[in-house]
Amino acid sequence: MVGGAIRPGGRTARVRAAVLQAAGDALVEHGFDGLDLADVARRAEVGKTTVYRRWGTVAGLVADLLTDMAEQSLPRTDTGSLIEDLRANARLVQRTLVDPRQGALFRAVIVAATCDPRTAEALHRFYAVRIGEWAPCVDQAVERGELPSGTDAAEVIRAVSAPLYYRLLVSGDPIDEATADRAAEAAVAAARAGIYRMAITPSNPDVLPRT
Amino acid sequence: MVGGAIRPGGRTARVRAAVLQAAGDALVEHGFDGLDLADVARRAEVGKTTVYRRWGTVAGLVADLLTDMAEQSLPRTDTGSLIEDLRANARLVQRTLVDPRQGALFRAVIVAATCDPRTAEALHRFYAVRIGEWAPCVDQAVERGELPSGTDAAEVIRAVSAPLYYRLLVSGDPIDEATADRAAEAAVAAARAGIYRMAITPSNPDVLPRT
DNA sequence: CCGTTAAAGGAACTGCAGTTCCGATAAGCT
DNA sequence: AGCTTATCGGAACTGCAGTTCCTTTAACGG
Repeated sequence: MVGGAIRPGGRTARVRAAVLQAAGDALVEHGFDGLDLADVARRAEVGKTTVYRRWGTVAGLVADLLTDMAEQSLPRTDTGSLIEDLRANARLVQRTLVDPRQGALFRAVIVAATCDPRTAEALHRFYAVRIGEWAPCVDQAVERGELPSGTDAAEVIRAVSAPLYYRLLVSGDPIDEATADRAAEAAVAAARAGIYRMAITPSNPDVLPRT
Repeated sequence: MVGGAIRPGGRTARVRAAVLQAAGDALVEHGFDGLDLADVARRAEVGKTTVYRRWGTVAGLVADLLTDMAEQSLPRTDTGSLIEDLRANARLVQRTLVDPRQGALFRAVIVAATCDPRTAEALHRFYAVRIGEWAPCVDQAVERGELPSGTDAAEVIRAVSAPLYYRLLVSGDPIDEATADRAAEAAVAAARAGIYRMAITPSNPDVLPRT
């Protein structure tokens, strides 16, 4: 028996790359709601049947685009100072959201996630990975004694990003560098005050009680 | 010459109310992307021509729904304690976002805003009003000496909501009461630390310099 | 009350996103 | 190189969201 195996080789990969590139371009230009798969196919110089067959819906295409974006995320900084690291993270997020192409892409991806469960799943994994990548700088700060023990590292990282995404999606206020710096400083101030300490559980016996 | 005036009376108002109610129901059931204006018309027992004529697009309808929602916002609490007030605010937002109907509505409205400039305008006004409504409790805390002078009240209120919306739209983490309380406590801790003090400007001569 | 006309309603029409069908191309194996 | 078949591509088709056109209803002014 010959064949029967999947074929990730040359053509298939080339088509996927071209389509994802074209999908990004189209998303930036028309937004999530104005996305036409036939238009994406035309840009990618690919048959529209192919796009419909492999990705099916706009949300499905965006979900794949997201897994592609996840693979090329930047490494975190490690300056040895909590505030420096968090400021670097905040400014990275700020620059990403303000960038015309990247910002539009993130908006589109977040919108797509609210319309399709599988895209939502991909989005949440994406952010779980990113948060997990930056969490160590908080843990190191705890070890250095800069923060109270038991501080929830992921929660601190989330606190840095939250004000920026809030402005992008909800309030519409400008997202400048000062906003980013304030977000980082606020997260440090709250963490120092012990706001992000986790509850004492059997699996975390080393956590000290709150004052 | 008789007539020529607009007619906001009986029928028109009744149609608007029925359509907005139906639009809310449909949004909760199918989400923003799955919204069909003909379906809304059927639910409202109104001709679909009417819906298309008066609102035109899904985004336009959502924008009108938003101005309707803005008129029935709850008044803020005033306990005389900053942390109490902010916790009340955070829990109000938390309950709203977790509520199946309200949560879905807010998600849909935010999504619609990313697709249409006029809806975005309406959304930003909506939040500007809400933030302005809660800002006084921060100003009062400044007057009582609980917070440094020059603290940006709106920024503190935004800081309370941001982590909740971040979870709703971006990370997908659960939004429980503990999250709400933490958001309020973090905002207070950062404000106490002077993170939200505004820059000194000619229009704000009373602001003290940062330490 | 009654006339005027703003606004609603019904039904047929249209354009285009999404589907179906089948022939063409090239990846992978021997 | 040659065979098999996964995958791609073109073109015609279909369903339905959104439009058009004209008729009917009921606010508002006198």
